[in-house]
Amino acid sequence: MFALCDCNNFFVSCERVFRPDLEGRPVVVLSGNDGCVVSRSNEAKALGIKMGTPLYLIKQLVEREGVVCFSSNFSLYGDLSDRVMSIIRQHTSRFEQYSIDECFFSVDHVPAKGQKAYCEQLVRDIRRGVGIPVSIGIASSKTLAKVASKYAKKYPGYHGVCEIRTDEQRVKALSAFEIGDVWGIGRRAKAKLTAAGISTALQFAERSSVFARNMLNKPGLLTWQELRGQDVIDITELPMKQSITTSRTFATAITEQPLLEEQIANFCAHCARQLRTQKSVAQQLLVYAHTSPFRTDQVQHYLSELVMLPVATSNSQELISYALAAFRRAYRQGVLYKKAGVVLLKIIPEEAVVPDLFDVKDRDRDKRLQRVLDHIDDRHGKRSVIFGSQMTSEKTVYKTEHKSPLYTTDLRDIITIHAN
DNA sequence: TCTGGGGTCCTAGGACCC
DNA sequence: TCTGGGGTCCTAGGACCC
Repeated sequence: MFALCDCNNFFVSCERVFRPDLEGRPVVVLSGNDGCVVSRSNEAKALGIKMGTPLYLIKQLVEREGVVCFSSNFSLYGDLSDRVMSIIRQHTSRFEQYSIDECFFSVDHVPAKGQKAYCEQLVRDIRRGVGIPVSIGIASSKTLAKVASKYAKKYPGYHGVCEIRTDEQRVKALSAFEIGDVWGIGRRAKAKLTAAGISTALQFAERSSVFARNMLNKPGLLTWQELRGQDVIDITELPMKQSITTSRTFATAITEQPLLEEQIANFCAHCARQLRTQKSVAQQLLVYAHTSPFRTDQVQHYLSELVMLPVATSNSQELISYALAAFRRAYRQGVLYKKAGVVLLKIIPEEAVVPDLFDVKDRDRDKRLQRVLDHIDDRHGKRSVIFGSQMTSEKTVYKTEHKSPLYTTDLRDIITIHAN
């Protein structure tokens, strides 16, 4: 049997840990530049605020109802996520973290009859130890465990844990479950199934495997099997990321080349640091930038340059220089660039690098320098040392007006909180 | 005026091989 | 007039996830 643990309204719950006065009030967390709603408290959901809604569209509602807004604070969410995960990891086996707020784990080391009580204790431990409310679903497949966790979240009577153990329970749960809410069924699949007269998970599960395959291909067939109780989806985490991206939307569009280059250099350095953390190197690099797709009144432009690196590398300085050279080839004067990003691709382990016979770089020396720079950043904080290309201006291009303090990770903030 | 960021997997089609 | 069959590899784009 699988258990799925899902943190309720995770980002909002993180903010509330340090602001208990916001319990019972409508709260939302916003995306970058305070653009869209990405997490909502139950009270905010009850006001009809939808996931992904741009803030400017609900401004009046927010003011009228006193909705509390937060800019996203990922170092806080990441830290609290680590604490939740470590509690679960402590006394379970086959633990697989699926996202910042979700994990699967096996409960087979507990007798079947005691599994629900065991998970209820886990819910209480996490609430008391970290302050985050969670819901747990138990079932024989991951997709069914997700269904169960949604019931656990929806009905307080479950005390945070719901199990789908018998076939009667499965049929009952799926008959009241909307097909579009099933894990793996997105917008397109939902539209197709609706057109075929299917509106609940049970209706889909009771069609033939051929129907599922023809309608939704391989992923759809897997979901169909999972809804029937078979465990066929493997989500074991990849040992290494296969691609690493850093991208940002700017508060207002940028046209100046130097300012854009500064952003590209920073994206590059950020990607490269992650690459080194997982002890890997990239063989390809992609730089892109484009105009706002929402401004249909403006001429759209999308630039992207793919660079094949002669020798696979994770060196910030080297990656920055290739990225900037590529960007300069593609940059067009006068274009209103609203978003830009860097992607590292074809990632392989450090040991697998094939040296170039005609390489002129002293890679050993570069590596030692990079190690020293990383060490300084670790000791003294991010961006303690940066390359000149990362800071050619003092301009701010992002907007975060509602950011909470770094309660758990920044010493200055921690001191301030204790002083208050 | 104002609309996020970071991933994975699958498939179809083209290039290429014998 | 008639022009095969089978395989691999790569890539771009779509769909999905949180």
